[in-house]
Amino acid sequence: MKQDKTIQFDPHAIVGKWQEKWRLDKLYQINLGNAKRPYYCLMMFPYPSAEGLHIGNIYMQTGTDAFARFKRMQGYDVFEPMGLDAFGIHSENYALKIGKHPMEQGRLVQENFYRQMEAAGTMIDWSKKLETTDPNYYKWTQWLFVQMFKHGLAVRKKAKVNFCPSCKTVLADEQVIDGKCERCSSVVGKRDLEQWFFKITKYSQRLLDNIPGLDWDEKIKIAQTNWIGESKGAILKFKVDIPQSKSIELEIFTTRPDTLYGSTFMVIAPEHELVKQIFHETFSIDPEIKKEIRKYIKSVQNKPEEERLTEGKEKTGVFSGLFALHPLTGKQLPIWIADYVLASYGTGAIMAVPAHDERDYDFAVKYSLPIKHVISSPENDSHNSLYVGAGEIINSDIWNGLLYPKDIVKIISDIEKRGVGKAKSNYHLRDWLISRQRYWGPPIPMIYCEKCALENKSWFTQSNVTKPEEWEGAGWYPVGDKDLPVLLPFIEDFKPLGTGISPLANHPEFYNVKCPGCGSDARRETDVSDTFLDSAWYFLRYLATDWNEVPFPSPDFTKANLKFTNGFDLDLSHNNHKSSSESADFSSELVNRSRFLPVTIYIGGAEHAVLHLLYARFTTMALHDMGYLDFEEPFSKFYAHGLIIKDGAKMSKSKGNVILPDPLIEKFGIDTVRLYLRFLGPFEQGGDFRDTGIEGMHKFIKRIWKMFSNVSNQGKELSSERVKMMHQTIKGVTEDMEGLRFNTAIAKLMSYYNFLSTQNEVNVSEAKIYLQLIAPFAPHVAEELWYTIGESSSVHLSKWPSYEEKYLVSEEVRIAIQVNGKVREVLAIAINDSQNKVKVIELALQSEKVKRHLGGAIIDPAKVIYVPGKVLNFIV
RNA sequence: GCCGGGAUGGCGGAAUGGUAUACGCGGUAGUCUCAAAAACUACUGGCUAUAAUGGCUGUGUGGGUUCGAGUCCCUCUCCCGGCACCA
Repeated sequence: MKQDKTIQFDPHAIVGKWQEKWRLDKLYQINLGNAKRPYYCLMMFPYPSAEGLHIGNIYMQTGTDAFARFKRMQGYDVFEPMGLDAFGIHSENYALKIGKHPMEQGRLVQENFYRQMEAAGTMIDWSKKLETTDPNYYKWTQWLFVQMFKHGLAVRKKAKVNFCPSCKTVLADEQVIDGKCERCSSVVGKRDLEQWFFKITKYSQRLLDNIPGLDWDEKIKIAQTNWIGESKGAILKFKVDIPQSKSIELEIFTTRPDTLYGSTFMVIAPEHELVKQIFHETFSIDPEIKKEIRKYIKSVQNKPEEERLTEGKEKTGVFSGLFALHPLTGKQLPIWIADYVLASYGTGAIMAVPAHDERDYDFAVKYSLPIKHVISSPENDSHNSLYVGAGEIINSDIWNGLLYPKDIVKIISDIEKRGVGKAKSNYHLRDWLISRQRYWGPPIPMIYCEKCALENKSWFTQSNVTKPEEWEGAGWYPVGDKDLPVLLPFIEDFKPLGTGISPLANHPEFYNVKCPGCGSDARRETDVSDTFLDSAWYFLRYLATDWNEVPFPSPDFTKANLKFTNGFDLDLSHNNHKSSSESADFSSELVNRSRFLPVTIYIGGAEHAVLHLLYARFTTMALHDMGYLDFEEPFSKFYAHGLIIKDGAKMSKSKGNVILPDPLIEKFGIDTVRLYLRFLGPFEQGGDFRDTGIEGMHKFIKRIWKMFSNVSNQGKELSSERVKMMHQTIKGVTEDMEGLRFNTAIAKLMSYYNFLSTQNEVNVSEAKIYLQLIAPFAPHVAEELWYTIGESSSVHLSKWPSYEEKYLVSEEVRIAIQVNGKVREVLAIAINDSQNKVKVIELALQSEKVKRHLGGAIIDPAKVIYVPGKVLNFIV
């Protein structure tokens, strides 16, 4: 009997030992400018909260890390960075809650976060971490804003915006869930405010067009497609029937131009331009009607969002006193004003076709408006029914007999031919509202000059750059690149005011500046930008955290003159961080580092499908168009991981089922936690956390520990069964790792362990392979045992084992035997050679089992249908 | 309402159209022990049965395709997620 060399398994001792060694060896510090096979493995960075890291954070980080370690062992130069998304309402609200200043709070929390993240035993390169609250970071967030402004993508618009009464700030559409605030669940109201917007809608079609080419989770692609929400249809023009005045055209958008003949009235939104004209111009409208309109509009304006939601589909409206003329029949159609038509979508006006649209139908029934059928319905031909399905076009003059939806293209081209309208797509996507009337964010780097505004001057006139459409930016100047960052000052009264004005607006020392255009007294923008702007570009910054001259590496920065006259003023001759001899290489460094982009794989939560991921795509696309990036999609591959739940329910403080990582790591060690988190369910689906489950995994680690503390160093020849098992395991685990199927990879490793435990002693070659395969999950244990079996360098520097098919050819083959057209029997037999099919079949036929079941029937091997590795169909 | 994704033992979950339930948890029995824990070994879908390497049945419901279906197609039921007066 061999002597048991097992030392008591003490996870904490080996974790400390190896993490220290990795740190000293700078094992995971990657030289970005000198990578042979760049591989950018990025995980979403967290926003720090006071409780520290949630088990969900550890779940995501260690999952990403397992993949990164695997890729590293495959020979890639894997870059795995991490940082903190520390600005924003979430952090600020917490600071408010505990009565601390966000700046102070941030510093306290940050330390704890990094400590916890480092305890997870990842190969994160901590020398390149970043925080969005760092002025060296938000300097570039502000630079990005300036670029957006200069390229006409950042505009100021007066708009009805979502306003959260509790957070006291405006919210983007994406941050309103069921009419409630994403963060605090208060009912969101509407306010009319002038705000900064990014014109993401300008990119709607491109954001949509690129989706099929992305190697992303299908469900995320669908969610983005739906969010952008393209509706194909047509813009149609109706003349407003006003005899005594010049003709006014009413443009409407419809997805159903085929039902044009079925239109019996028009509806415009209460905010529609025409409504204002009713009062301003000398339309001969009955004063009584005007009074009614005024009353209606007032009631709509005062209607809180809550009421609108609870009212559901109950529609209200009022007759405008005006008529439109049907473009094809010339018939008079009454124009109604109703708030079920949204001003923000399409043209804010519709043609109502009550016979074939549910909303129009409800409205027509309520106000006794006529209903005219123009699509034949299969069952119900009753005159007043609603039919939205496919069918033949009727009562429509020359369109009769055409089919909906098949012939809609023909109809649109006919409409265009007659000059009545044209094909047009509309999008659900709205512009990105950037302004926040809060304190805890990067100040928007803009200056407003009243004097210039009156003279209609702006940065655009000063720089002689073409102004953006719709908005000329009168009075606005961006802060010069050399004056960035605009520092967020430390102020005591940082609490939101709730008046639609930022806390910074109480600080003249902050907002009083001179106009960059005319030099007179001007005012700084006092709003800060949305947190999502911070995270829309952070993946670029990880590659340049040591640079002050450029925000991120890009070959385009090496051009002495940037394509845009308004581009960033880059001085390539000088560099703060490097000695002069090195700075000559700065240009090539820019090129080399940029080879990590776009991000090779991005891993994060599916909940960011339409927020962060869309903003990051838009930002990248915009930077590409500005000439700063040579790619337009930020993430080549995106992998959405699942959520970890507890006892079948989402973890929440109110349910008291929150799992914190620290006690678990304390009790079992990080390797057990890492293994268990990978094992409890598929990474893409998440899973249910069980206390007994993690105990089981701990037992497993202890067994491995024991087994590999006692390996044989004698290079005894392995039996073919053992070689086969080894290669099968390598193959299976490699394939699983490639697809991020960690749970099944671990199951295979456990199964392989069970096999090895039936052998007398484990050979060193088996042990090596085993430790390499398990290293991505349990790096410290693998490292220690690797050392124990006599290997000197790190297991993570070794190459991921490869398998050879020749050891796997012996396999089980199932055969189905057909005798006289009937299936006689289905059998399983083991064969040794699948290369030669006749040999396989002969072997099969010689098998006692087959002979018995065939009952004397003669089978011609040539007639056997052979499917490699699968099934043999015998036909007699 | 619309768009996604699901439903497999007592539980978490495996299964390129080919022996359903891998792997883990839990359970039962045993070894060790004065005893317990730990560790190890065997068994563990259900019903039935033992002469056997037995029979029947079994992946939410009901059909279909196929020699063969958890897997593909259609019907329904339920659960989870997202969007929602978007013309």
